Amino acid sequence: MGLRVYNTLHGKKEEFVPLVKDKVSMYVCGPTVYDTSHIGHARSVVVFDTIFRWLTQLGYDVTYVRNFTDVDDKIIKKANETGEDCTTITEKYIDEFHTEMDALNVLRPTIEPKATGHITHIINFIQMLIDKGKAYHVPGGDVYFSIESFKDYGKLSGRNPEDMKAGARIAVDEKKENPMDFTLWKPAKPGEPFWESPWGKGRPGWHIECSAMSYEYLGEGFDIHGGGKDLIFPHHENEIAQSEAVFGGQFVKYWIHNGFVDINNEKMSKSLGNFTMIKSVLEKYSPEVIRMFLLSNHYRSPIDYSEDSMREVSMGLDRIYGFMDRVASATRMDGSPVKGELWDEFSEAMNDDFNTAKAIACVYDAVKKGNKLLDEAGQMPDDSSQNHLSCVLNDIKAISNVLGIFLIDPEVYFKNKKDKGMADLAASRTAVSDVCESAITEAQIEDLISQRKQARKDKDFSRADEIRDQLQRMKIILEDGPAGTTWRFE
RNA sequence: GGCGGCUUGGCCAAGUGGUAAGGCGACGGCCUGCAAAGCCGUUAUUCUCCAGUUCAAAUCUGGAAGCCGCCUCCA
Repeated sequence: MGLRVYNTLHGKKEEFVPLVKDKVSMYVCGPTVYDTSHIGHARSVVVFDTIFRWLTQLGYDVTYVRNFTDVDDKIIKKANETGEDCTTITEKYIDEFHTEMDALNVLRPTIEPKATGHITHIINFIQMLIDKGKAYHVPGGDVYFSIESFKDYGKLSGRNPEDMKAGARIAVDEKKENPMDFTLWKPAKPGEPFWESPWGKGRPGWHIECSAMSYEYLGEGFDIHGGGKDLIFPHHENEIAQSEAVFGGQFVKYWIHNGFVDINNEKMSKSLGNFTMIKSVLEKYSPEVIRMFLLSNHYRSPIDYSEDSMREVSMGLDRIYGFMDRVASATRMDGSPVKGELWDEFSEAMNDDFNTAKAIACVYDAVKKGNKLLDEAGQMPDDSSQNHLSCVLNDIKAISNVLGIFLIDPEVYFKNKKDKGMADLAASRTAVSDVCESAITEAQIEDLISQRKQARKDKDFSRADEIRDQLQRMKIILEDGPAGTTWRFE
């Protein structure tokens, strides 16, 4: 069964057949770089990164373009507020975006074009629209796209201009022939950044950059265009209008849109003051927990960010790493290159419209079965069990390269977790009255563990339990296994 | 007002007309000095409600209720 993709254009899942055999061209709308990125940006980026990885895994030669919108009213507003110039602002947020996305294991796209680097292409594109009678220039320097010149306007979002006119929520602009016409080029006010153009000094409107840059890198038509659901209208609708009005053919074959991240079941909004930034989430949770959280629901469904859901994901990740660790120490064999049952199930889930939620469930299922096998086999799994287990481990490693999680060596993963726990403990020391209990080193923990070991040997269980309780108050959990006692943070 | 989406066990959640994945939680058991971890078992005769199509529907059709998103910058 091949890849099937939900196409917003037709509202249903379709078999994925790229325009050019073995190649995929994909364009995703990136951020407007005027502020810190929030968890919703992270979702979109992680989702399309995973799609990019899966397409690559399927053997396609993928050209992945993700832009930065670095000329925009909001950037200019910020510049006026802070006194910095626009370039300083956009560069700062592009750097920040890269740092955060790198932390989340997001691969860099093939090309990351910036609007300001393509002003000539944008101007040429607008000129083509004017030449074809699809756009018009008005006194004052504005250039608008003419909705009425494009019969298919509304086909992506399923609305027609007549209905929208009746809605009357659009502020009427006297210069426009039709209130629904949108800006391609706008004149610069004094002090604003500008570029020379046939229509005077000005800057591009928002939608045109994507048409111009996707044409530049991917051609007149390409396979996949993605972004958040909110971009369907007007942004993507307008892109279709611009590109198809100029070239006549189909602009994009498959439109893919991701759902939102809610915060405690509420939409992120400025009025609610619940904008949750990636950097603050990264302070609390490991990058893999965040990434796994973002992939734990289907990409089109809304996903709710809350302490509870993050805790659940965190526990699940521990469980999977715990299993990987267990298998690594119980098997001697190098993983065979042969893909196993887990990989097949995983592939099927990914091929079904990138169903990462189901894909992760497949991993859990394999972990459960593998743990059972390990329990039954005891210390010495036989060859057949070892074979099976190393195959599962191998599949998980292959999956890790697609999902961008489970990438760390299990020992390092748990070591990191301990370090984080120790750091948190140290940080909370000042806030806790019981200074002695909080100020503990790893050596002291080890010492307490050996004291407890002796107490247990002496059958002094009340002393042993006392030690365990003491550590537990510091969120340190002891686990007695066949190879001795290990500890971890809760 | 226009357009679109969602409603599955205590909670989160997948579900492609063929008889309800997975996770968390809870309870019982194995293991343990007792725990923890891991494992096993139990936890939806039923998928918001009503009607219809079908041999067969959570899945298709029509209707109702509730929730949400977009239509203005928005991932």
